[in-house]
Amino acid sequence: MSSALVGIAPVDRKETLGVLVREKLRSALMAGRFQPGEKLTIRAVASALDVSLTPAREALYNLVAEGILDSGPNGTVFVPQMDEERIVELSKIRITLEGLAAREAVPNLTDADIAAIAAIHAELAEADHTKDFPALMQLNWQFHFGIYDAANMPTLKRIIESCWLKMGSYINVIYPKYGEIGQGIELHGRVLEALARRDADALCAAIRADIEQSTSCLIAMSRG
Amino acid sequence: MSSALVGIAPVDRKETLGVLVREKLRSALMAGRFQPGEKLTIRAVASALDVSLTPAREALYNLVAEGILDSGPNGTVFVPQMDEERIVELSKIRITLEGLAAREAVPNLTDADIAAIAAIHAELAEADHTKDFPALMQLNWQFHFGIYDAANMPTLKRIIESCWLKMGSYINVIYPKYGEIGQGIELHGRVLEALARRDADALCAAIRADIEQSTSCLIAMSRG
DNA sequence: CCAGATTATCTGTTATAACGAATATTGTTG
DNA sequence: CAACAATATTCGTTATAACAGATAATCTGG
Repeated sequence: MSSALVGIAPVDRKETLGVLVREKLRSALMAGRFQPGEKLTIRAVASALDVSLTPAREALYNLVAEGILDSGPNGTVFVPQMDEERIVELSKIRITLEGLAAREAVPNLTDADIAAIAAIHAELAEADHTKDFPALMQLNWQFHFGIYDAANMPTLKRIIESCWLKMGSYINVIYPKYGEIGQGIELHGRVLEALARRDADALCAAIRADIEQSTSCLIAMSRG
Repeated sequence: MSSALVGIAPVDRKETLGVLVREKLRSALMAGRFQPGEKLTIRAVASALDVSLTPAREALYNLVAEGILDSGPNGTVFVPQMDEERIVELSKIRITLEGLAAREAVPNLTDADIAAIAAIHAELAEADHTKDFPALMQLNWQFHFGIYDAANMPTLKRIIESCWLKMGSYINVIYPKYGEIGQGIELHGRVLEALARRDADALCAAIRADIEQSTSCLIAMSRG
């Protein structure tokens, strides 16, 4: 084999229909296009995405296995209802897990990494001004996972992503109002500060504050 | 409806073939009946359990979605190889998550709960003497999850179970030798002690020590 | 006897059909 | 008009067949 061809391997990666559907559902979930409690039938998903029952079923049940969708009595699948207990529990899990990721990331973060994260923060502030909520959510994702990526812990990252999706299905329903409070940006400032000082404890505290704030906002909304 | 019939609802809970197969694979994994790296074909699973491809595929891919099995290039599914990085990462995740569960459990644990856990510990010591490794593993599971259950955090519990399964596929390959070291029992003693004093910090420390010990044992085995 | 090409087999993917259970609809009756 | 029964429809489950790509086996030519 020519050495020039080394490392360009992934030529043939046509995704399976099942994962395609799953990813579609994932982003639809993150975009808040489903209402909490909404029932998702296999046939509806299949015909909406113009595939047969098989990949639709696979996608739906994979999300159930991940805990992102809930499964009801007779094999019915629906997007989880948002109740306070669940929100609080997920918040605690996220604080623990994202704290770990941040802590492990600190020694690995290069100056370039931090600069990139700061750049995302700048974009984020811009999107905050223009009230571009879809961009805001995506940039927020990039901001946080830009840090967690540096931990080099793929399994941990997957679990955290899963937690985000579990909250994400209704965090979006609420985001406009959450955005108007506008404290998220300030907390991100604290994150950047801790990052610059490579202060793991401060970083954890800042991330915890960020999670707790969005959680309390979510709880307030769930009450009425 | 007669009031005498209230609460006896779950009459009809015939599981689906898919979850049946998945559970079969789960316990086979926990029992260490598969070798790390072994390839699991859909048709092999299907014919072994005498079902069609559909439920076999569903079970396999649900386990992949949970991160318990790995998926290769062409949709192939295999049991994850044990490498040191993965072991260390899972160990860190477990320490964090099980620490959280233990901490949350402490205020909820009744005296009866603690007595039950102590009873399991007694059985565990018995199984340790008689070198009954299958029983030992099951009792170890009951011991730990007897604590975590009290946290009343279903999502957290599921994630921890998932982590156990991810390690479990090869922790069992090693258990006999691990059992001969016989320190696990002493560490469980520390857990019980902390439990009796309702000392959350000590409990976390004891659980951490337990995890770290089995991890270091696992690492030692993976090297030679 | 070995290398390369061809064939056969294996494996994952996907659509479809058939079955049964659950739900919704309609029709009927008091 | 209301309540019950019968029917129709929807839905999840599962097996099967057909297809394509990958792998293994066989065969042929040197």
